[in-house]
Amino acid sequence: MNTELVAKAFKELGHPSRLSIFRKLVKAGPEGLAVGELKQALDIPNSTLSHHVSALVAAGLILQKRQGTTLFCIPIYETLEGLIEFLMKDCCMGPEKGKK
Amino acid sequence: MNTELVAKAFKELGHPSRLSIFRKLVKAGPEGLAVGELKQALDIPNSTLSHHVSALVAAGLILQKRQGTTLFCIPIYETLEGLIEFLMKDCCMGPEKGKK
DNA sequence: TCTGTATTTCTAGATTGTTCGAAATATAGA
DNA sequence: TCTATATTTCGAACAATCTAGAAATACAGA
Repeated sequence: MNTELVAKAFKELGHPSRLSIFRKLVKAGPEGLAVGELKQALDIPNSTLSHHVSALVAAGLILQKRQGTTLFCIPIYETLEGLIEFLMKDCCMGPEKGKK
Repeated sequence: MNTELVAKAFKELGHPSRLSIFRKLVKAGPEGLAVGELKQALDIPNSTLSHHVSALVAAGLILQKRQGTTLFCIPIYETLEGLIEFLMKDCCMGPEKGKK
C-alpha cells in the first residue's frame, strides 16, 4: 500500500461514525453485517449511513454483497492488515518505545 | 485510546501531506526534524506546512520543541502505538487472515 | 537595537464533506 | 403485477478543510 492509498483509507476512518461502522464489521467477522443492522446499532438515518458505507467501499476498506433484499457489508481484512503494516513499517523503529 | 481520539488521529493522517510529514518524523527518530527540513523535503509553502503541522499537534501525533530559532517536530510514539493497538484489538480476529 | 533567519498567524477564496428528507431502485413473495 | 422491505441516489443547506500570500512574531548574533 502506497501513501496515497493509506491516506485515503485513514481519511475515511477519520470519522467517528465510519470508524464505528468499520470496527463493528471487523468484529462481526467475515460474514459482515447487513446495512440494516448497522443502522439499528448506530441509529443513523438511512441516507447518511449509506453515504458513509459507500465512502468505506471507495477506500477499499469494505465491500458489499447482496443476499436477497439485504445488502451485507463485509470488512476487507487485507486492507486492515495493510494499514497496520504501514504504521509499523518504518515506524516502530523508534528508540525504546513501548516503555511507558 | 477511545474511538473519538483514534478518529481524530486518523482524520489528520488521512491527508497525503500530513501522512508524509508524520512518516518522515517517525523515521527520523526521537529527535524529529525541524520545520524547515520538512519544508525542504516536501516542498510545501510555509503557511500550508505550518497548518498541517499544527493539525498533527492537535491530534496528539507530534509535539514541537524549540531550539534557538528553529522548531523541531517530534513524533509521539505512544500515539502511534495506540493507533496500531486499536486496529489490532478486536480487529485482527478475522478468520485465517494473513493468508495472501 | 538592528538584522536576518525561522516559523506562525491572518485572511480569504475555492473546494470538499456532512447531513438528511424525499424520491428512486432492487428484490422477493403473493 | 402489486406490495412490502431494504437500500441507494438526489438535492440542497450548512460547515469544515485546503491553500497560500502577506504580515506578524520569536530568537540569536553583531
